[in-house]
Amino acid sequence: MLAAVAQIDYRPNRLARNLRLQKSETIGVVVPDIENPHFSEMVRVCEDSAFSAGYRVLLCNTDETPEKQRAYLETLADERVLGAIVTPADSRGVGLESLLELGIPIVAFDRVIDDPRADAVICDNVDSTRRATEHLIWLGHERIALIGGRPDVETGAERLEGYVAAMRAVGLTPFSVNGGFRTDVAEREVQTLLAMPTRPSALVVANNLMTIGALRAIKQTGLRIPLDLALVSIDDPPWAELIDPPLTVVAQPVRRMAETAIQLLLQRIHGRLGEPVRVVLPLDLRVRSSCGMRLSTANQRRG
Amino acid sequence: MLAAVAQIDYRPNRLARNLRLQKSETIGVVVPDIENPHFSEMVRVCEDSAFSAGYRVLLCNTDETPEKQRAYLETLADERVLGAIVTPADSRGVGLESLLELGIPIVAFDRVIDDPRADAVICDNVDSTRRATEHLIWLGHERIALIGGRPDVETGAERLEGYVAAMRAVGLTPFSVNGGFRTDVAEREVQTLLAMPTRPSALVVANNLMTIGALRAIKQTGLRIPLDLALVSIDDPPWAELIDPPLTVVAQPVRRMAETAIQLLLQRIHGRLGEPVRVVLPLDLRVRSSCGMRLSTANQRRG
DNA sequence: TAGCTGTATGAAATCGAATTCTTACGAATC
DNA sequence: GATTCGTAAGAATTCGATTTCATACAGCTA
Repeated sequence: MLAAVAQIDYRPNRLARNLRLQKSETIGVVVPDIENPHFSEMVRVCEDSAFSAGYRVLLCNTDETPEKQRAYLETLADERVLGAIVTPADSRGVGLESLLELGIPIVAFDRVIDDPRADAVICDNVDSTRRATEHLIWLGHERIALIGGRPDVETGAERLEGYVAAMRAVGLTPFSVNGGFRTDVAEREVQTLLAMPTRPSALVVANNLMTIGALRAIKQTGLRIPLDLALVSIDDPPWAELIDPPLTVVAQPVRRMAETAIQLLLQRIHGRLGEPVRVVLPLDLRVRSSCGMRLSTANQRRG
Repeated sequence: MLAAVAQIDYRPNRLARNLRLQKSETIGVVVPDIENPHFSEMVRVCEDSAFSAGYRVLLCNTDETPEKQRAYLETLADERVLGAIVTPADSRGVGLESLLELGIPIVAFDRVIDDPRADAVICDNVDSTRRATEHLIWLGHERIALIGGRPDVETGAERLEGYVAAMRAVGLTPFSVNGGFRTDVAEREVQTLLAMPTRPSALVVANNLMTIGALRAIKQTGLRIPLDLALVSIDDPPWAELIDPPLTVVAQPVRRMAETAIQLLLQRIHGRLGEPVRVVLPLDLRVRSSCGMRLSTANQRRG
């Protein structure tokens, strides 16, 4: 009998199976922007583990808009996915209920979700900009500006917070602009910033997309890094060490974060795991050359 | 009646619908590597159009392996997707039959498929390296090496062909290595290449991933671009103009290619369109600074 | 009013695998 | 030999939207 089945290479109809079981062996991956290397790496890792586990990946790109997020989350609920990994586009987590109500497990990535039922894998965003800023302060900089992300999403708010904390801690006045986590916006903001009479001597840029924008703007002004302007970027894309000078960055362990997230999800799907967990992974300051040497001792603030 | 439906916010069970209709409103996107900016941009465009059309995207990453490709294509067939856009990992298009037999439309992206039923959107790969090589020849280079892709896939073979053609056309001896379209392989190959007694004076690198590898290797040797070594890359990732010197590249119109592909697919799904089409889009040589000035007239080959 | 067309409403069949329910038969026990 | 237990094979039900089929009723004409 089984032999006969094998011979006529019978393929069970997955659509019928899905209906009967009220589930599809699919996991949803919801990200703001798949073109951002941060997320394409994350998606890559998820896809790999999902494939190994015999599942498929439904890719959901929210463009950072709550509407698209809601639409996608409802779709995932309709499709009865086994679970979802989501980087929420808004702080409230619009649309998450649709999944939660059906008992579909969710793992938050990068940004936490305001729901006790969801797991989360994040890194210490406050610490990221704090360390970047402290590094610049240690090098002797005082006019340090932050090119921040959207302050209405957690990552943006926390990175702002870390920067402000580091500045205040040594009595410096924080000055930040909102680059919206976008290349084009950051480019414009940095243009105006560098045109100011007392332009900053150092920039902390809150993600890799905005770093591209900042570098473009800097290139236009003719300022040299690190001679005229120091720069620290959050995120360590592949090209960060190839450009001249190689960028000093605070790297997030994206691969480990993604691996953790997908493993958590798979375990939840299989019913293991009890209380929801929140995993916080450590950041890594990688000093390369975009901040130059320590400024003269006269300007130094602390040793 | 409709009002009542609206009130109790009834959501039809999509799984039942799928079974009855023997289709799921999903399109498959099959790429070798979502981390490659070339493909993440492509996927982004597909996702966008699919979402607008009310469809979902099933992401399939083949890692350039025919086995994974076959597995994914069979999965797509099982899921009864409406259509698929695929960049085949092998020249034969392993697994494509599963979809074709079911009458599911396929659009080939980047590389053509050996089946008269599939549409294709490509650019002239032979021309890409030919133009890159001709540019270097025009600048006076003679020892030009190609860091090629996998010669067993179409893109790789054609880019090799274009390079060889350009070299032969002016009586130069082609010399190419196989970088496998991968960063790490290209890095190793370029390391050994530059350690050779008569190292090349110029490099044509067949995609952006290998360019990263090449740049790393070059950086290690301490050679300066373009003074000691000229470089032209196929592909124009966002960072190409940010590095120092900004890279001279032959850009593929990825966005337009992807838009064309997804529009073709959507039209096929809706039954419009007759004979399969093959769209070939033009390339764009973007001269920046990684090839330097024209060498002295003594070395020039033609004006 | 009988006969016809057309819409409308409700009942029934369909999609195909998974699951539950029946029935049957063999083995074991008394 | 009769009863019981266990397994097994087979039939029937389920999932829920879609589609088909059948019946019914209203409106119209002869």
